[in-house]
Amino acid sequence: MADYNFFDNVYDVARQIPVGRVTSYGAIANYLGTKRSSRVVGYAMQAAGSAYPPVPAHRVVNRQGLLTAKAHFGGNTMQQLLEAEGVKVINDQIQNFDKLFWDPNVELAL
DNA sequence: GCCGTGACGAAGC
DNA sequence: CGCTTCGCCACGG
Repeated sequence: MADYNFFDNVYDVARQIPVGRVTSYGAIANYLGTKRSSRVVGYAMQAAGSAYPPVPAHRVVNRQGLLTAKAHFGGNTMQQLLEAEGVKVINDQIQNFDKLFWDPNVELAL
């Protein structure tokens, strides 16, 4: 069987996030069938920086639409990237998060 | 090889 | 209504 690890699976889903859209760690975990492993998804994102093709980790935020990962990007890099894609971010909070929310369980389910 | 920690999330108290 | 605890998995010390 394939050597697909949780990380690889996370990367695969994250790379399918359309531009201008965002998703949550829990959503990815849920899509993988391990919604309780949302922490591992975040951990995977940490390693995503060494993954190739690069993973748009800046499009992955927490359930609140809060840029919790921006601290790991360094400064406001994450917000810059999101705004460059048309995502409004105020005070580390994504605006219209529920509209921009890209749920793999829904988008990839069909 | 055990313990602590982490980009989360939901449930419990 | 807000803080605490548990779950999950991987990795560093």
